[in-house]
Amino acid sequence: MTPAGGAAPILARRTRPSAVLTRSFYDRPTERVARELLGTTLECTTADGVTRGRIVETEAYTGPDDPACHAAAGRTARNVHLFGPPGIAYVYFIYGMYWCVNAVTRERGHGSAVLIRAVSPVDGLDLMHERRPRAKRERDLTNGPGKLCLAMGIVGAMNGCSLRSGPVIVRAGAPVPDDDVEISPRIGITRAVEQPLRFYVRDDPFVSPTPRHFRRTGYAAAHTETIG
DNA sequence: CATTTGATGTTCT
DNA sequence: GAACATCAAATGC
Repeated sequence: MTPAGGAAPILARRTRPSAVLTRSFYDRPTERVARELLGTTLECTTADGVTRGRIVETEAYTGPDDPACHAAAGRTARNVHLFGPPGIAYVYFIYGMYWCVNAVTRERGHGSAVLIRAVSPVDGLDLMHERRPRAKRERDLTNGPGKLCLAMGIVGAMNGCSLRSGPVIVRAGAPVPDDDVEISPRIGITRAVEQPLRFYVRDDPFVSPTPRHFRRTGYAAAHTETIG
């Protein structure tokens, strides 16, 4: 017996794993996967419950030839799962305090991934507020890579786990049309600072603060060859 | 809203 | 020792 207003509404939101994780994942450019992850649902299950959010901001870290990618330093104890098979989580600890979560792309051994930088909360809002008691505004819950991991309970123990089977799962969502996607340089890095590898949903309040000097580029405008 | 600064600790040089 | 894919608080608009 499920009481009205119980777990049923949460379960009803579950969908299949995102097709982004099941299509030709091995040789697709990481920046393309980053763009396609916009609109999908990030889910995390812990002993405290389930949280879900719509991915609204990502960054591509393309591999050993990308100076800003952790793979550029070669394989280390910290980044082993970055070199794992596509479709697993690469979770790392940064600035002594925060976790960040990536979706690994490309073939095993390549070392590329998509950083999830922001989500728009969908389920488990009460739990997110409990975990982030200092968030004053709603958007402060999840408008950054460290914040969303705190709100959703994503931690280093989840490093290397499959994004199809959990505890962190990427599920299908309504695709974001090209006209609603913008591109900018990546945030908070000191190498390869000009590369247009950050993707986000235009005007979404949960996108992390964007420096004014990051000139925004429409995804559709940047791919005019597809328009003709 | 923009800018500045301190916190915190692991990783790598 | 320095760097680090960050955040929150404090300050000045």
